[in-house]
Amino acid sequence: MVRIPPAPIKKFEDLPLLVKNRVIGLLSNLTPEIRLEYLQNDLPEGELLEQLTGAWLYLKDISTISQSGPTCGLVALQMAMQLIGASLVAVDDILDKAREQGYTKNGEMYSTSYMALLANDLWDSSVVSCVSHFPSASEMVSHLHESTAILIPYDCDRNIEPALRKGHSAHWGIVVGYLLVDTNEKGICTPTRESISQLPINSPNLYLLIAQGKSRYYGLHPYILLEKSNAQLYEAEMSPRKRRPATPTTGSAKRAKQEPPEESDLKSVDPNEFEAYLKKTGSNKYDKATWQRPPIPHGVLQLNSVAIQVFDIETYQENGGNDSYDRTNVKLYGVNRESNSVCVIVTDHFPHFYFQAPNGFGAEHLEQAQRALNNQVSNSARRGGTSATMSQLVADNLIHLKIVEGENLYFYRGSEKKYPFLKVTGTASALSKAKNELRNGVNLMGHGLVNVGTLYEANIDGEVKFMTKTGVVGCGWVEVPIGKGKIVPDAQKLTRCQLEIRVSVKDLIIHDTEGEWLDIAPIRTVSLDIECMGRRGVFPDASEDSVIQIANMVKIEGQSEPFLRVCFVLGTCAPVIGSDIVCCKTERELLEQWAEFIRIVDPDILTGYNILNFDLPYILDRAKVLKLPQVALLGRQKDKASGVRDAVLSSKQMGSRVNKSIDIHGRVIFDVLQVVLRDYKLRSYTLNSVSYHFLTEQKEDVDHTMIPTLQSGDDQTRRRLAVYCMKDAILPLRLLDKLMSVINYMEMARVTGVPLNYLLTRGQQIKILSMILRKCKANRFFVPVIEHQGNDGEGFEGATVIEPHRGFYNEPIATLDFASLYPSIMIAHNLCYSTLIQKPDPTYVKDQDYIQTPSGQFFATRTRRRGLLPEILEDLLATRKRAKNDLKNEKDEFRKMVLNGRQMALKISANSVYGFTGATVGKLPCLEISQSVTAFGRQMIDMTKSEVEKIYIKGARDGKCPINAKVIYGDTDSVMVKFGVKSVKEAMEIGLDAATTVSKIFPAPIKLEFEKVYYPYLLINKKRYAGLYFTKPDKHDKMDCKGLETVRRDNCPLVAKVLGTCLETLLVDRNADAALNFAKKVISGYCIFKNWFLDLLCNRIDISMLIISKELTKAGDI
DNA sequence: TTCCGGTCCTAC
DNA sequence: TCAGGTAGGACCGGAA
Ligand SMILES: Nc1ccn([C@H]2C[C@H](O)[C@@H](COP(=O)(O)OP(=O)(O)OP(=O)(O)O)O2)c(=O)n1
Repeated sequence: MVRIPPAPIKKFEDLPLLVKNRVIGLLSNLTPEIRLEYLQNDLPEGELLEQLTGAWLYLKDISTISQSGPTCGLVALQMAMQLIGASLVAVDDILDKAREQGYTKNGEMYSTSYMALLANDLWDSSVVSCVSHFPSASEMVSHLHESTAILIPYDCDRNIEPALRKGHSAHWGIVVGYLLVDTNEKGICTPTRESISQLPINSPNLYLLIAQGKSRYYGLHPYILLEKSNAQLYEAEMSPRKRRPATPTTGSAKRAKQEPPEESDLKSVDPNEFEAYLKKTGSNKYDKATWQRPPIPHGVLQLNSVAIQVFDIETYQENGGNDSYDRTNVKLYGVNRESNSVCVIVTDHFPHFYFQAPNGFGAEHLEQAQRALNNQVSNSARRGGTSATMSQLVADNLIHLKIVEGENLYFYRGSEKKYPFLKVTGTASALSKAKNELRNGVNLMGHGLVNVGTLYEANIDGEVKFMTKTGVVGCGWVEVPIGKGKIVPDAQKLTRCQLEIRVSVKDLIIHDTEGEWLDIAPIRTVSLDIECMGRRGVFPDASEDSVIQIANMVKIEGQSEPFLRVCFVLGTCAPVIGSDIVCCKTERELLEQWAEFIRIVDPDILTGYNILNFDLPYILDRAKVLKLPQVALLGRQKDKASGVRDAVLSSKQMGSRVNKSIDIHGRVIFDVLQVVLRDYKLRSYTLNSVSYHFLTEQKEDVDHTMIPTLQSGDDQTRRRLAVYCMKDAILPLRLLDKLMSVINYMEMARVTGVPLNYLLTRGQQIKILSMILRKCKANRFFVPVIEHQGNDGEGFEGATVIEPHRGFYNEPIATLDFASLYPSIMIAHNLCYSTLIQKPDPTYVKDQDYIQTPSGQFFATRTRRRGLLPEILEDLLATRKRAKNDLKNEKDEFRKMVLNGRQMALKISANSVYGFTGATVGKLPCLEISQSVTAFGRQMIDMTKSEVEKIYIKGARDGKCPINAKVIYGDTDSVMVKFGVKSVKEAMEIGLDAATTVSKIFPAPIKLEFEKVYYPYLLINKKRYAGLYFTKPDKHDKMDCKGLETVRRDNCPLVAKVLGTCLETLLVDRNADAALNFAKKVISGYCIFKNWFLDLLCNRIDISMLIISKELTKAGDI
């Protein structure tokens, strides 16, 4: 039984010391008189409100300080938070404005800015629940329902001198109580006794009112509707137009009598009561038909072809039965334009690998070779111990050999001549045996064992192999034309897809991703969140703690809101408008019903927050504990249960990360946490802080300890829990939408060719490899299996960082920067595996046919042979160019951020082509290439520096250069130049000139670009600097900090904040003394930071500003 | 006290 | 089986 907290009956002085101190602390930058008055003098309005509500806080006559209104509001919010146990933060808009206008004025922080910053930081992890904005009070009132708190404009300035009031029409204030708003003749809303009594709802839960009006700085704020933390927020949000029907008063009376359930009762539901409840309330009246996908159109493959966008790919062994051999088929799971789920089974794809034909091998040896290999393979199969007959073994392990022409990808051999290779085809198991046999030697030509040396493409994933050979790309479209393929009747289907088609690879049309095939199919995404019983202080353990709720949101890609909300609840649960609530008698029923729901809804993408490592494994573990095999049948493959494995992905880019790996065949697990972890560097990755960061919306967290209480309460408390649970299920959808993750990932999948799920479960290598394999296929190259050379000593030399001339530059510093340096080097110099020359031999390469790189390697020029890597890079750079163009045309700041992430991801993929060649633990290491790239890079930055310093000497360029230009710093591909000019405009002109001039000494497409001007520029050390960033002459875009504590996440926020403020003072105000003083003051405690700093330490209110967190990558001894 | 290697995170 | 690269600063703790 949950006790709804009563409206607090407290005067300020009766508040807990903590609250009092905090409020005093927060107010301490107001003048002492004001503070005194505020604390001591009751005002008529205050009395009125006190009578009504108990506690009140009225801030009078504080207009003498700037931004007093919002300041009061924040204080009020802070108090509100304490009083109602809720966390309310309404600072975002103030904060935004503060950011817009700058935090400081004459070196001093605006009180508002300070308050907003402070509040933001202190409450970073708190709950914000700003539900809706309303243009008018009356409209807002029409949306009120129980447990709603309101922000209304409340004129707090009426008693102050008109002169003082000038510019301040109202301030924020707070009333703890419930009130109705009224609009007076001046259009100012004031709560009155009458209006209060007329409040159209009768709710004991409504007890917060915060007033806010016009401020001369921030204009008129809209009414903001807030809810306290245990309010039924979700409903208001889901269906703002609908009023909740009045709850019968008998309910609460009955509930009050009910005894709190015993601990042992927590998990079980009384079956009789449950049935009675269902009967009485008519619950569980949802319609499963609404969960289904749309029906398949008539005339499939007769009237219409079937085109699907492919989301998941899987190879599998199909037992051919007695009369046939096993085969490897490929399932392409996808969705057509009608939103049907379709599985296209490609039945005649055979995995294969190659080896170079031994010397003298000809077509006449094929039969002997094939026989010898097949013998050895089936012998080895028999040694493996099996009950199968010999003939069956032979059939199952049939190997086929074929002579094909091609060339090892590595090295240029002087011509385009192709060499004979043997292509080995067979089932996956036969192939792996064949690989072993070939390594040991096979009597291929009838005169003894032949060792064939390197195998080619023998270590490539079946899925990637299929895709690269056929040209299918991740998230690309394939089509089965009319009259081709065979529809599998329902009874014989292997999958739960609506449509299953078996087709030969030669009948499958693979569309290039262009035109109409750029579209995105109407895919279904289910976002889910579970709640578990849990015990105090113990993390839920699947072997003990039951799953009590599973909330699901179903959305179709492209639509903004979910069309289906289904929550599975253990026990009875009051209805939630707009949602299907499925009350379940037992946990078993809950889990099985949910699994069935997933099978009916048949989503293509499963999402949620940390579902990969928590929710899904928990459900599956729980199913195991309870012995519910049906629950594990979540995938589309009928006979395959979903299982959980531990998978560790370690890379230098992302460190070592232990993840679970769950196979839900045919569905992609698109965990938002994984997306955010990969794409954004944040200080905290909780759903709460991520939502706040991107959506300025927070999750409604139920205290974990509350969950069992809510669960073991009644249908109303479980309803409340369901509402929270659903909120947690919808936030991931919102995040995906806002961050455009699905779209961006699809683009990446299409460009690199890998399946969607690889982008979240694997690294950069597979993308590059996929692109290389595609180019190899087109150019008849074979990728050799490189034996992993156990740490072959040294790595290779990287880039140059020019020794910085440290100092503070109170003059414009121009920055020149090569566009995509390493990719352009590789393109310009045609660096590739296939152009690398081991040792130039005059018999096949003339001097003009190759170059020697600064690191001493030789590569054929493009006139002899175009490298594959340069082609890949051109594709990637072209895509990036489009992304950058979209970025340039975008106006919205948030979308800009997202698009920037997109172009950055493409840039990293392009740079990873170089990284791939340097990855010694990779599939295709080639340090010759990576070494040459960095060597060219080093040469180029040196040339750029000397060129700039040579050309732009005093008096050069028609006297535009006042002094000898000096390169004061540079890193890898950039130089920071001091031209000695006075204005940003001049620096830009010379910078632009230098960029075009210096570019000319480098071969295309290498291009030096003028990027920006820093003015002023503070150069602290290598990779550590700050400056005001100018891209247009008149105003700086931002303050740019590189490598400094402000951008590092391994120190506490206090350090970052103080340093940030110092730098701003230094760079924007150019006031070194003030910056220094500020720092000193912070340290000695004599500035506006003092109060909260002391407060922080003395009262231990919130130590979030002092928390240092770092990742632990190496597991030490515990 | 200085040096060095390990760790973390960042700039390219 | 999987895993893009190198350079480098700040900080810490232990050895010299
Ligand atoms: N994650 C990264 C970033 C950079 N580099 C290397 C390759 C880049 O070509 C070079 C320069 O890095 P920049 O950050 O300046 O990026 P680019 O020059 O590639 O792109 P652009 O300057 O066009 O944004 O450093 C890299 O290997 N990996």
